[in-house]
Amino acid sequence: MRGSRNPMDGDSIRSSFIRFFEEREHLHMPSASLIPAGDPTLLFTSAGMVPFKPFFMGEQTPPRRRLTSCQKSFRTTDIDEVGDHKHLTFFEMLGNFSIGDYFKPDAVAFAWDLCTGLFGLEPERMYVTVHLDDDEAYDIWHNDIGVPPERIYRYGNSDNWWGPAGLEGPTGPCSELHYDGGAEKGIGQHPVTDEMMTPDDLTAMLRREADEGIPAEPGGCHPNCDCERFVELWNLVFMQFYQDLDGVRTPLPAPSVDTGMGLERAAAVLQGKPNVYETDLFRPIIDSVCRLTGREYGSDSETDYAIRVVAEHARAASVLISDGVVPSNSERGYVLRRIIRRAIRYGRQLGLDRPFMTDVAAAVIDRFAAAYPALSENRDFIQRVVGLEETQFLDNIRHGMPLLEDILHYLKTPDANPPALLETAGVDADGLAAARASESIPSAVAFVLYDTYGFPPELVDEIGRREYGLAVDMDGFNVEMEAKRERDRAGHQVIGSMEIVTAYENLGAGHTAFDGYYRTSIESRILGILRDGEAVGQATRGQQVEIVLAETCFYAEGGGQVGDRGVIAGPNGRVNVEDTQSPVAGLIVHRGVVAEGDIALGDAISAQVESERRLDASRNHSGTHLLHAALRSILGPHVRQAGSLCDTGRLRFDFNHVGAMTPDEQLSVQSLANSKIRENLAVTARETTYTDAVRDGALAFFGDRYGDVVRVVRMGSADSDGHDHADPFSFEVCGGTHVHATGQVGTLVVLGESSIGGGMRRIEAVTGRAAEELVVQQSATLQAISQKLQAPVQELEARLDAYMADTDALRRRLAETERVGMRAEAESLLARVRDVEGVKLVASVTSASNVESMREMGDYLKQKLDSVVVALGAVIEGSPMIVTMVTPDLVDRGLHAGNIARDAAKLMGGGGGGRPETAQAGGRQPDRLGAALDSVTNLVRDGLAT
RNA sequence: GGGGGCUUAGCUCAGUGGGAGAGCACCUGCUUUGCAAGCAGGGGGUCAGGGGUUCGAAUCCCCUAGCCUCCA
Repeated sequence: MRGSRNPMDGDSIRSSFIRFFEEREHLHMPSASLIPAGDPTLLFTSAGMVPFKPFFMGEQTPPRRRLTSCQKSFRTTDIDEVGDHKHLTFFEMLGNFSIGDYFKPDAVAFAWDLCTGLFGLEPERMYVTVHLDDDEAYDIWHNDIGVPPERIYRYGNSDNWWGPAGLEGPTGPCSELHYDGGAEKGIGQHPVTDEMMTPDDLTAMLRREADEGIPAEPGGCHPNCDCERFVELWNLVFMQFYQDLDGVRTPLPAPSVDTGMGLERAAAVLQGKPNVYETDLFRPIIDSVCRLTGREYGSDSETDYAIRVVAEHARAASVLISDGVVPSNSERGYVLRRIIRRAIRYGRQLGLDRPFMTDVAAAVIDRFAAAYPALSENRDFIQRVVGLEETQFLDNIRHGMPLLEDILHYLKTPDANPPALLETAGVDADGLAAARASESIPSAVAFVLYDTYGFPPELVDEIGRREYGLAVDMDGFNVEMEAKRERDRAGHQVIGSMEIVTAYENLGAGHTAFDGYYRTSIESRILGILRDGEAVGQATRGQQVEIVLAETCFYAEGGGQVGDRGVIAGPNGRVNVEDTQSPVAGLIVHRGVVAEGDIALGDAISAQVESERRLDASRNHSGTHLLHAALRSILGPHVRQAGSLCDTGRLRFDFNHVGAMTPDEQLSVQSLANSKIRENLAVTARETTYTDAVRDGALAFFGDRYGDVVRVVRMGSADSDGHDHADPFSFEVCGGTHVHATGQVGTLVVLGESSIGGGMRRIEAVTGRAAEELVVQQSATLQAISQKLQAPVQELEARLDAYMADTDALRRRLAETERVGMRAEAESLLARVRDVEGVKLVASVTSASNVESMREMGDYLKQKLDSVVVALGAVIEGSPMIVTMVTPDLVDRGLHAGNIARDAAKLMGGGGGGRPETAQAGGRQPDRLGAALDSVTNLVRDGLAT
């Protein structure tokens, strides 16, 4: 092998692959973000063809029919497998694509030339697979390329058929290239023999499986075998059919090719390494983990496994963060959180009990900065996010630790108090006994710790074993976990309302042309009228209608911007439009009431948007773009729009961010936005293709589905002739209406910033008229306060402080006076001590204004009299209240303050209770307070008797 | 989107239907000039918000919000 003398490093494999295809007229497309743009159904970009899906689906025109790329990819399916030699979450996928251009012969030839020529792999080590029925591909490999039959294998649908992705779409057979690492790698890993099966034998076996359902059980080795001999290097997908919803396949007029080669695997093969972790793509990261832990890679399998987990997850996490993912409790952010935490867990296993992920992330950034500049651009942010997540996880563990310690302690020493968590986990006495008998920690406990506190079961096990000799029942844990999955799945339900959509479709109006970006009035014709969801020919005064026009200048609610209001005037009547919506893509519906006369299908009308209101919304919409750009500039490029509202009054902007914004950051954002407003930047819009827009650097809001043609809005990049310059302040894909220059926004005032869930923040602001109104209102409030406090605005704060200090002093003095009064009253009560069978009793109505005072009087009496029963009453805010006290010596003689209070209160229509020494009671009949207190004498007598 | 948990002093958190607490931090004084100093005193609370049950709710019930966590 030529590569073995001077093996290619990962970077040159990447670049030479791209160059190879560029030389063959392919256009090099830069890697798209790991966050798929415009495809809300997909969590991550998981393969090279994902960004090109609209091209393959025929929804968009590709910039060229031959494309090549090295695509960052992320797959969540085998996170828990990562750590072995094979699985990765993040990987780079090299690929060449033909969109209706060349097909099998060229694709095969390219792949062969690249492997055996550019990569210098020995042809004898290359094995080829094709689909059972794909004789075309077989013949090309055999006749044109010259691969001998003994190295061409056929496989069925599970191995060599692709697609469709989803319910319908392009689909077709695949052909794969496998690299033979040598027979010795597979020794002892086969059911019967380590010898290769012949292609004919395997084909016959797979045919029987496909036709007769007899499971294929290969006894020997073959390219798709589970042993470690073969590496699947390259997958060529031949999209030659279109499969519809019923599963019927029709040949595509222009078949396409999609191929994918994992960069990491290619590097392992070309560098002669046993697995991807030994390649130069991983080695620097592995080395950094070793430096941190003081361990050596290759010393023992358990250590190696942990090192690989840390390295892989740190790499994946860094790239995810550089693409704008931030840890959170759901979706992408949750996947990121999981891999960071999994890495920390394995780091712990390597003896790292202090934060270390930022250091590993640094190694990742250093290694990949050249290929992915976004990594070094976001270096600080990546490290900060990883560091924060690490501290948060350590916090969780710190919180869970005492809970776990209590349980472990209780399992070992049964006479301790049972921890509450046991009950939460639903562990009964039997379960407890079983756990103690088997020296194990009940799986329900581990589950609750994990489910509620994020405390990993592996850690419970580790601590349990080390400190108490107790292990976690992992099987039981997995059962609990599976049960939870079932429960959560049951909670899922999707409701769709198709009837509404069809009502609009039945209108037959199809598509409404929108011409409202630069005008607010238009002449058009009524194409459809809906009343209560039914198409009608006309409508009369007072009726609620929905109107479809041939062409409109009314903006339909979308992109966070509210729909327009206005008037549609026809020859015989007028409609007040209250809202404009787009219930079906491309169709604009005006909702409102016929205000005068009547309207009918076909009427020629003039439509007029309420322009002041439209302008308010436009100001807010432009305001969100300014905010978005300012936020990215101040907080970092990870800021990504998650939703927005551009109403007429205020605007709202939701975005990803770690933690709350500081007041300083809020001010900086506001100040930057306002300086751009004062610069009066030109706001220009033009139409382009989605791909071009994104390639030029326009921000696109994930979650929106963009069509073939999109509109991009720039602020601050066009000169007076309308030519675009580099580096606009703001550049977004957006269909909303905007002001013509930022100065029209007026002023932007940030109202506040708040959380809307993990990793998501919301900022609210006002612009233009609303901002002015806010200032007017606030200064009016200030003036009013200033009048009331009799002080100029500048001195308000000092004046208020003085008032508060005064109030404070007065309150204290009042309390003190009251206390003195109460003391005096208490003293007078000393003269009214009665004797009930040798027990001193004070029972009296007082003038106390709160229960507190009565307690203080009681305390005083207890202190003075040593041994006494006190029952004090007062009417507080209309309700009779009683406080009772019994000194400890009398409690010993059977008296109970709580019982006395309760029984006495019955006489005034209430109840009460408390502790033996102190209690209180209340009632509903103030006039019975005296009687209640009188009854205490008898209650004491009864209490002493029993 | 669904499940579980939490929200009490500036911070970390106890709190069992009947007097809102501890440690740290803060302030004052004393003591001492050294490693988390010590002693004494003090200030600081919408017990997340709202509703309900009750004579009485931080505590029980319901709703809302925020945060943590697991799952999708």
